[in-house]
Amino acid sequence: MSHDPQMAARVWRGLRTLVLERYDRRKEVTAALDMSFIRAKALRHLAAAPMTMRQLAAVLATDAPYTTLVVDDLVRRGLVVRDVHPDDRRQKIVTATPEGEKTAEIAERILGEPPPPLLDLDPADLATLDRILATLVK
Amino acid sequence: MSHDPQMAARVWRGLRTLVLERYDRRKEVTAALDMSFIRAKALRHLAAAPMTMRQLAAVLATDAPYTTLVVDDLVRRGLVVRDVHPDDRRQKIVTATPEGEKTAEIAERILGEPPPPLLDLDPADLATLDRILATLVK
DNA sequence: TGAAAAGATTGTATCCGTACAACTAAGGGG
DNA sequence: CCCCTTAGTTGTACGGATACAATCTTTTCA
Repeated sequence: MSHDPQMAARVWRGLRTLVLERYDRRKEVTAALDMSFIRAKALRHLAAAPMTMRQLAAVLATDAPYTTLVVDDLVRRGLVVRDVHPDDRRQKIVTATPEGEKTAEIAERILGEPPPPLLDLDPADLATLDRILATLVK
Repeated sequence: MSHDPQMAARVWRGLRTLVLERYDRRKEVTAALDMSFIRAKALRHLAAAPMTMRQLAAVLATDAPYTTLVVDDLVRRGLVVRDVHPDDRRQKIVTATPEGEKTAEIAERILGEPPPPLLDLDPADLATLDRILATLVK
């Protein structure tokens, strides 16, 4: 069976509409945490796993100098701490504090809350979506 | 049958990963059009349908003054024109020029290109996705 | 007709983010 | 040991975006 390129395009458009237009919670997060979205993103990643500055810069897709500013701000807020890497004194390991973990969780809850139509979806369809998505994001 | 909230959350996370992390083409668009993403977004909407400044501001989720700057820039590039509304001389109708339509189409092609895993998807699953998405974005 | 409201523009201030240059400290290899 | 590389920081400059005040024209309506 061959593909219907129009169908693939329509599906992609639907996915983008859902995520980017209908249920984009960025502003909610910045309002709830009172920080820019990139700071919240940094905090979420750091809460998931401690990281060096270099790794964090890669995750944020920004350069090292700006990463320093972001982490400076998070440290000032008491949400993360910077420690020297035990095996390489050049590197700093950034770790979320308990307070930082709590804050990151607030962001996760806002961003991760499934939109109403997804919650109202027919359970069989939801399971199907789950299966298909597993292959798509694999 | 009752819902599995974990499944809904997992599906939502998958959707976000796909659209926001794996196949975000914003930078491609800004590079191809040599303009900020919000300008490209304005141009795409204007190419789809002429609009007043007020309507465009709403679409862009920005305020009227900044919308003026964005449209000024698009006019300067010859991609849109501003005309007085025939029924209300206070309003301006912004319309894409033929050149603007061509440029918008480039952006649409970049953003609308379905990601590889979607093109490689089993046709039956693609059709299922199409059906489910139609209910989700309805 | 005169006051109030709406649409758009101009101007200003500020923050966010990107990009670079320059520098310090530490590690690695000849 | 010296040179080169790497990690991180500091500083600067600039464009992008948000927010707000003020102004002008046009429309609406009492």
